[in-house]
Amino acid sequence: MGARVTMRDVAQAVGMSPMTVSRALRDDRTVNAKTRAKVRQVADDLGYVYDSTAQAFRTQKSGFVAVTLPSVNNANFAETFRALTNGLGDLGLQLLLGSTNYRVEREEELVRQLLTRNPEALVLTGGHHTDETRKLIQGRDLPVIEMWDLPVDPLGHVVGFSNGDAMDHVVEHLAQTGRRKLAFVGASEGADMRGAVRRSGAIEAARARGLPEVAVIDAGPAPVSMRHGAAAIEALGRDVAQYDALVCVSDPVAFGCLSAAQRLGLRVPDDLAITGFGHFEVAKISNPRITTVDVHAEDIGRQVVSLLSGIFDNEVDGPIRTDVGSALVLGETS
Amino acid sequence: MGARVTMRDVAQAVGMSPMTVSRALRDDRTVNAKTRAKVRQVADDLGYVYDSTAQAFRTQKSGFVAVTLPSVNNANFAETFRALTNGLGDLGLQLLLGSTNYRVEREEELVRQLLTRNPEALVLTGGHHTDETRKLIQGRDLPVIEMWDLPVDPLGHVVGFSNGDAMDHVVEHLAQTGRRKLAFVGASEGADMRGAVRRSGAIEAARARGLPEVAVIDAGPAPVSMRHGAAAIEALGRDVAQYDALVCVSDPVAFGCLSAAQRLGLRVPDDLAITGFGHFEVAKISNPRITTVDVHAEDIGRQVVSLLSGIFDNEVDGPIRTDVGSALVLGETS
DNA sequence: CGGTATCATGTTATCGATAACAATTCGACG
DNA sequence: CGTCGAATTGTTATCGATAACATGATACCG
Repeated sequence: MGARVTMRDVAQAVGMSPMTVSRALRDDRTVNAKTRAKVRQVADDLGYVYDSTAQAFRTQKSGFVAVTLPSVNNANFAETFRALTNGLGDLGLQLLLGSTNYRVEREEELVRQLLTRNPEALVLTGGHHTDETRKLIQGRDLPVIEMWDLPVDPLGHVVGFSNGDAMDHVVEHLAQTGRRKLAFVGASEGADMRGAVRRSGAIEAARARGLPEVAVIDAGPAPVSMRHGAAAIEALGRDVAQYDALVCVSDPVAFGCLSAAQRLGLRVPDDLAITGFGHFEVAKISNPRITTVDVHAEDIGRQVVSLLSGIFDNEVDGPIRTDVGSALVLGETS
Repeated sequence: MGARVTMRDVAQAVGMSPMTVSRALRDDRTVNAKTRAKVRQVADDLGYVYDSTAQAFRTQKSGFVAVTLPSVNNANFAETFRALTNGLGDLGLQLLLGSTNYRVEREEELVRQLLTRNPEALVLTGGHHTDETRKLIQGRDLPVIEMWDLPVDPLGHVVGFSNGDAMDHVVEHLAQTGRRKLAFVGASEGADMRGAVRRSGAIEAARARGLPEVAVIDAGPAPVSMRHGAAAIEALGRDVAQYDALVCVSDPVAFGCLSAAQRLGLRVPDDLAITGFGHFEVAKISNPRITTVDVHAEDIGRQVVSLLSGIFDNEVDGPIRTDVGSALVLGETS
């Protein structure tokens, strides 16, 4: 019950040095096969549990990859996360996750904390950070990847897509199908950067095509989801009919809008088009299916893993910039 | 660019011993306030970053709480996770997350790995584990909490609810509203334990009330989601009309069923009742709203945190068993 | 002014695994 | 039987922070 079992104890039990035990447990072939087996056996019998902390300390390699996400309560980010976990597991690395709750100040705090764990790489979501965060990272010899965005002034490597371009595809499609009076449904100003970029992307895209100015429907502070979309449309009531199309910041918001519009007796897409963002499962299953943009969330995770793999194998020179692109997925709401 | 900055370096720069630096950075009041400030200043100037690995090694306290979840790609678990992250952050603890992908063998592997990080507590989802997992945990002086379930033979503390009872509420409600021919929609046999318990819970509940035997509609291997529910109903086609009510293993599955049923031209709830499980957002927003069971996912997380807090403050004696209960939430699909 | 309580800082040893280097054993072969 | 190279095992020092103990400085008392 008392002291924990260490390699020293195992060594004593087998009658060898701790060094041999260390080697044996790591399957070092310089150790005699029979010895290896015996060490394994004894270690098991004694209930020995390897101490990664000591290893991390001695070798100065933590085996951690630190990742920040705005939230895991978002199927999109969760998909990226899953791809990361699975892929990194195969590389013998463990994920150290932190959620920023969509706030860069929280991200800063988180990065500060994560860095004390001596991660072997840092993966951040998005390209917007506080100056302090940038300072913390720069000058440090640590691979950094920004994902889910294509920042103008990246910290290191990048695996993402252009939110602006994606929005442009959406607006292009709406314009081509004869919609003119668009409204953007998203979070309030300032809070969420990704949302803000999508909003201005939609506004720009409409201007570029000579459409009337895009109205902005505020669904509340980030993160916004189904209920916020629904509430925003309920609050508008039948006034929403003044618009041709609702361009939503995400699929959950779009689904909320769709549901509220249907309850108001509006016909979608006849009276009102609705578009989402992110290619969430709900967009594929809802009735009607929601037109959306696939941002390849899982692929982003896979690409980050393969990039990291290259970095750890010293096969990467300068900063890499991977654009996974985005694709309009036509549904029945537009 | 070379060597990293350690406390020794800071100490040298301030002209004091590393011990004083250590104390100063931890805000030990035995250190003179002016000294403390100076140390802080110099540490900042040198870009010193605290090394949690060394601390964890020396003090034998990792600052980690290890958590296993079946998946984060599930709004329910994600909510629990968020509550855990936020709460543990306030306790100065960091979450070390692993996903089991709904498989106990994967859980075993994960637990083995997580234990090497010397966590201060272990939080497992569900009450079903391999024998090896139990062996790994028992005999070890480590607080263990099983959540999301009320196991018969718990490993330690428990914060959960009874899946069987919850299902009983659903069936009771359906029986009272005149439904007799029920079908359960969930994952294939064997894969997911929680789903299996819900299935047998529904079957038992129907038997107890003298209803005809519950049919089982297989939606594929776990995890099942919207698309699996939809596909299962599409495959059945209008044969689904032989049932009064679809009892679904989760809200996403229920939403998939609902959507498919509507596309088949069935009227819900007139022709067919549908119930979900978990009180996901989609159940509240869908059209019609889905009758479901609130399992208080966020509350589970909060309760786990408060339990851990008590454990670390040595205020907990024997194993604690907390039933957070579950509540039927009536929608418009039943 | 001597002595003691209080405050502030320093010294030493240590947590467990492993890199780097050293030493030993063993077999093969001339 | 001696020698040499390969195979196998051992020794020592170390990663960075900190608990436990020791010491020095300062204030305060009668």
